[in-house]
Amino acid sequence: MSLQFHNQLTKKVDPFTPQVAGKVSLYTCGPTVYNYPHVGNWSGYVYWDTLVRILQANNLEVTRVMNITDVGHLTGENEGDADQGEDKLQKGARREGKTAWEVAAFYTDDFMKGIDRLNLIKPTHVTKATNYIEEQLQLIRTLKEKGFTYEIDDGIYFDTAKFPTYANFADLDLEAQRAGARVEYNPEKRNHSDFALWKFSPAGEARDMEWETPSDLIEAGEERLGFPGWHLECSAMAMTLLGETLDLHTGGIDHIPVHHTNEIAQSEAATGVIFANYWMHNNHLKVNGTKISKSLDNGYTLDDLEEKGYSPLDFRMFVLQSHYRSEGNFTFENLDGAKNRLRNWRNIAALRHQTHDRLRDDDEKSTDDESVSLYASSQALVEALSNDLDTPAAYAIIDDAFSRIESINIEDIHQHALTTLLETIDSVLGLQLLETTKDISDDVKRFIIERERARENKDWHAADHLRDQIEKSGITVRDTAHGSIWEYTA
RNA sequence: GGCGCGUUGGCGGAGCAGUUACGCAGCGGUCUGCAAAACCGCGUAGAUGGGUGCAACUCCCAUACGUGCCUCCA
Repeated sequence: MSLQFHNQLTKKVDPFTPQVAGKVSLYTCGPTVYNYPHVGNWSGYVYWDTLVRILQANNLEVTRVMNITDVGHLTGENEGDADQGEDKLQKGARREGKTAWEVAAFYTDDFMKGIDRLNLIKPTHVTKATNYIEEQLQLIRTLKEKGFTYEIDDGIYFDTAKFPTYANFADLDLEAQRAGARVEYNPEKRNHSDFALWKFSPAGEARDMEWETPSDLIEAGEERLGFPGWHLECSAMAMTLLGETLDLHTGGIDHIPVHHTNEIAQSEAATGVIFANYWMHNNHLKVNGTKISKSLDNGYTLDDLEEKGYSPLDFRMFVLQSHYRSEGNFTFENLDGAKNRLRNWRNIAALRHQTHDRLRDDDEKSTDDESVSLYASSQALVEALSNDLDTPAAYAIIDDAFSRIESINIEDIHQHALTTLLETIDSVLGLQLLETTKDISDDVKRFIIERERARENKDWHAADHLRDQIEKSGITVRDTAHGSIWEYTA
């Protein structure tokens, strides 16, 4: 089996080869911690978690860094957006009557809880931008020494004209952009696409987060407080922890033209080597067919979903139903479909509890057709995901395997093959099929056996009474030609 | 205003130039103590108009609608 991924550098699906055999360095752009993440934010993290899982399933040791943007960045100086001209964290702090530090700490904590709720594997390093200010300043220093920077009134900027391949990553038409721009840009900037590496604190504005600008970075005689530009932190933290060249860098599709383009420019200008060999981007999730935006109030959070009766795993099931590069659409009707599909999968997973004395565990039977095909499904699942994270194909493989299990006699299911398949699904898709399908209590099992006995005696009254008892435990029994099977009641 | 992208059955969602994707929901039948499940079957999918091809949902062009970026954004 071989891994291949769509790479923004080449704009096509390429075979994936890490720099060092058996190891992968991975950087994922993390959240700005000024608010609760919404379903669109989380969908990206679900995809990248699945990426980590499939890398690991291919026996690769993954070292992953995810940043926490816990420092405010001034957004553009222009009109058109209510958030314009104000630092999100400072704004959040004012809204909540706290300091920016407290706001960042609160939402960082919430984000980390969300990672657990969605069963996302914790990155090797979760790094806060404010813990890497020195590294960011050092990167500016390197860029200044190499002549890529200039200072204007409000900050230190990167001169994109000095990085000739700037437009390549996103296929930018810089001339057209400038000509078609609807908003004015800072006229002091040398080029429209130049971006701030370091911003000076505006005079008279009280900020919770600011640092002294080292004197060697600014013109002689100045003394200015400032804070890092947004793009800088990712480059500084990625290279500090993973080295100058990463294997893989992931993020949202919106990052291609600005954030990632700028990361590449500043990193490669500083080091002279390629910053990341593969770049993967998740498409955005819409809600009810439109963009998620504050004004529409459609950015549902995990709490919103739980209040409506959907678990984070229902949502995870929903996300992976569509390919990471296609645009998803979130509606509660769609979430219902995913929830039902997951419920059905769990009922298959529960079969392993009710078959152990009847299952074909003996070696001589482990090579029969059904068990072999289940082992093949485990293999096919990993191969589908290795092919550019093809989660829809993976789901189809699982459905196919499960419908075969449903259609054969329970005695003919090979327990080890089924358990192996479930373990594989859990390890690569993180759906916790095993964990969420615990065995039932001995009491309920006894009721089921008594009920089977009553049925043999055609004592339908007793049988129906026992079924009521069983249903009180959230279990439904159904009778097949080969005995009773229990399921979790929907 | 400039530059992109998308449009598949009730709802999601894939692949593919010619044989069932898959799921959720629905309908009919078989089976069955009841119930449920399972199994079998059903519903004239491919925005619209052209073009290329022996053949197009699949390639090309146009139109409509939707949507995104150009400003912070997963």
